[in-house]
Amino acid sequence: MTRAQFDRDNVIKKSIKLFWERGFSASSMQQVVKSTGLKPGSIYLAFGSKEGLFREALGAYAQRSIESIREVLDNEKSIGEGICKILTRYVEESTKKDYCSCFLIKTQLELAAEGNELYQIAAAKLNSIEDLYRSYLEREFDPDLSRLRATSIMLHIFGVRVYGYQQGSAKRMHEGLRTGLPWLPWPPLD
Amino acid sequence: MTRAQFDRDNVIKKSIKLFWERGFSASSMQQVVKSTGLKPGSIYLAFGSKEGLFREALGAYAQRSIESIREVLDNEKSIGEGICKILTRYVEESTKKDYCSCFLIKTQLELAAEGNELYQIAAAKLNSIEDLYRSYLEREFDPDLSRLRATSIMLHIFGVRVYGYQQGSAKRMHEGLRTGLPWLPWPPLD
DNA sequence: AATTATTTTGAATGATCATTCAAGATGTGT
DNA sequence: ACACATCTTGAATGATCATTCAAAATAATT
Repeated sequence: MTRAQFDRDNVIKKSIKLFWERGFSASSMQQVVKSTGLKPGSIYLAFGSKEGLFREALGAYAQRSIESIREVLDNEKSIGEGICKILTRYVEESTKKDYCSCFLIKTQLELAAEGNELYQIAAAKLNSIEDLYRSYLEREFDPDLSRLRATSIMLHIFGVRVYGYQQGSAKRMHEGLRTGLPWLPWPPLD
Repeated sequence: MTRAQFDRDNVIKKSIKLFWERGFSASSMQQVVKSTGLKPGSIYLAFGSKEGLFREALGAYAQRSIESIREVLDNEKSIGEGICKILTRYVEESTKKDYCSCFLIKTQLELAAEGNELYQIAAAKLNSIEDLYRSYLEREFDPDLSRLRATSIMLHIFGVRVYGYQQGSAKRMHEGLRTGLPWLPWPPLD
């Protein structure tokens, strides 16, 4: 180690924001240079390519997401209540002005056709999130039911991540989630 | 009218395929030229821009989708059975080798951040599809329940369109749909 | 047949793309 | 203080991008 390198965490944070918002193809390295403050040479020395930087950003996002799920599920009174909290949070996120769905989902949809490695990563991470829900559910339900319900949860999460773009959709989503996941301990809607 | 123009329908069909698979940003006009057989000048005279061509392709796709939904719902014995058939078809589509979700959803996710007009179109069309389901449901259920169930259906459609990328997901989706939409007259799973 | 209107052609344009690399700067080891 | 390893710089590179337009071709009209 020679000189204090650039703040890698911050660069990844900025890259997540850019790539998440605009996607892989529509984000230019020029924009990366601008938003991270790094010069092209530094980026390429550190990450190898645009794809390399994207991969690291995507990985960091996935880790952050998984940790955030664990954090909620570990601290709520029951798994069901934790899941309600997470889903409710996702609905609320969608009401924000700069809402942009889920980075993993967007990457999967954008890059699936090219059989891109980044698509494989996104798909694998989403799969591991389903596994996470399943393993938590197994603390309260039998394995078969847990697997089934984990799938149903994922269908609803994906649904919310897309439906969230519809204007004024929050209220309908809250109701729709209660309709499709009636076995969860939902707090009453006011 | 002077000379018989190029086959517009066929050009749109080819453009739908390209844009649907690869998205707006990752599709180049060079690829459009190659896949449609048209030269740049003809494309620009007829559609004005890449965005113009994309808009027409997206519109044609949306119309086709809506017609296909109507066709099923009009011919099945009940609305519920029609919806089951449509959802089952979406699951089966996802098992095809060149599966690429839904053109409207992909467009919405790709172009939302830029506030692009194409995003507005995609969002509006998806909204009109929900309205279509709601209006059909109102033939069999009261308005409030119809609205609620239309939302729940859309959540599941969006879910299926994303979840479909997961390997071996068809079976789980069939089960997950029955879990989340238990009020539909599902045929038994074998 | 001649004229006019429209469509097609495809090379050319300038912008922007991801990436490179020689030169300079900064830190560590001696 | 000197040498060495590493990092940063940013202009340059060649490829590819969307788009244009003058010229040629084709059809309708006179």
